[in-house]
Amino acid sequence: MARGKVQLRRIENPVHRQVTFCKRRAGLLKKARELSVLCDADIGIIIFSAHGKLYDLATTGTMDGLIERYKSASGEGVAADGCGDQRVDPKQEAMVLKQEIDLLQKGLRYIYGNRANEHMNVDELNALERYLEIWMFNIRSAKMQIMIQEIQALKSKEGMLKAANEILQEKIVEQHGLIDVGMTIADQQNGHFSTVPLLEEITNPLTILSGYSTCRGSEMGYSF
Amino acid sequence: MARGKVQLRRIENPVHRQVTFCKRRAGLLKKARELSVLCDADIGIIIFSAHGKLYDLATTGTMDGLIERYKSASGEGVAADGCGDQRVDPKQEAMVLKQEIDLLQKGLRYIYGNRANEHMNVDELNALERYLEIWMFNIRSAKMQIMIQEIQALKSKEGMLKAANEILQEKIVEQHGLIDVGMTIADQQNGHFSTVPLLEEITNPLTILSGYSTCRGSEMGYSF
DNA sequence: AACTATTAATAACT
DNA sequence: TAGTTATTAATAGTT
Repeated sequence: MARGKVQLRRIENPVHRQVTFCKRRAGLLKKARELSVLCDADIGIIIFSAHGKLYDLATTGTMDGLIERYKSASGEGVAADGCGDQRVDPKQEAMVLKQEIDLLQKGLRYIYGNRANEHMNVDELNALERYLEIWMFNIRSAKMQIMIQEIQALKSKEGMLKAANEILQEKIVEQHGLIDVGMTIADQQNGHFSTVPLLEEITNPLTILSGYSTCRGSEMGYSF
Repeated sequence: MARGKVQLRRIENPVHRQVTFCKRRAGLLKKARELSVLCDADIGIIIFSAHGKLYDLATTGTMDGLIERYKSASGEGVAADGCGDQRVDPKQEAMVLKQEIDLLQKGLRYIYGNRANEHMNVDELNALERYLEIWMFNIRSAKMQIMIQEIQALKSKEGMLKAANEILQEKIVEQHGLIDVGMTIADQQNGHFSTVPLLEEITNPLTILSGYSTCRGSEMGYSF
């Protein structure tokens, strides 16, 4: 493609060969990424240099995920023997599942890719994504901490007041004998709010979602 | 490379996309073969079309052979760093991932009423995005509501206890004159927790972010 | 599928 | 090792 037609045979000069390897390898990976984006394809490339060094690319998820997908895809066409195959390697299954998640998210990722893609390369986009993840995580954690603090402060205050209550009551009983207004009020409250779940039960489960959302939260008012 | 610069984004026109996929796929494989011959490299390529059809190339031996080689080569790199690696039970990981997929798929089914989500165009994806926003919004709101309820229940309880406290104190003063243990305890608490922000102040501001997070919330513990 | 006008890749050179 | 340039190769839009 330049200054002389290239012969399709091994380049004998080691220096030339090395330089060409670097350049064409970069070109190949670039082409693969382009094909992936342009045509919505998932591509994995494995390259071993003449000296055995590994270079790879996976445009979706991980190379392992693509390999699993490859095995199941190429296996189906050939394997008619797999009828009795009940064992499922959990590690392998995890790969497949990861791949599925990648696919589910791909559609969403695409939306965000449109704008940013034009001015940012893959590494930059990945870095940005990381930053946004961490940013969001920190802010949500901070918010959560504040609320947990408030709840615990209130619980603590409640405990103190109850203690104070008991002390006062003891004083009264000690001095007179039969008045217990405080306990009556407190018990009414306990019964009324027993339907509120424990905090521990709601802190974690929703994590799984932590997927995507736009930056247009402002349109919705708030989206805690 | 021809009649107009190409934009690095998914080709919307399905016909164009398909044609480009065929052409560029052929080009990519050709480039790979050339690199392999010119520079004595071993290359494996796996391509999944948007519809899931597999295309592959192995310039040396079989793809399985290259995959094995890849696993041992990439495995070595990991093994060195895997010393401090905390064991992750793949079976457990698979369960977590499965849960994540279930939730994602459940949401999709919930939104699209069991309709196949095979080929979604931009409009559909946008709609899905909106729904996901609302979906997350609802879940987070629900979570928020539960916490708000608990906080308000505790505040209410606090009010009740304070009232009870006062009543008890009045009783004591009424009956004896100078004992005020209850107020002392309550005031200590008020001073101590005055740094906790009001709930109203933290409900809204963080909304704007509602940005990204990975599905690997499990790695981060939780991501409220 | 075949044809070009163009762009993209890159071999040789610096 | 990285940048420049003359050429070839790839391919987008068209027929």
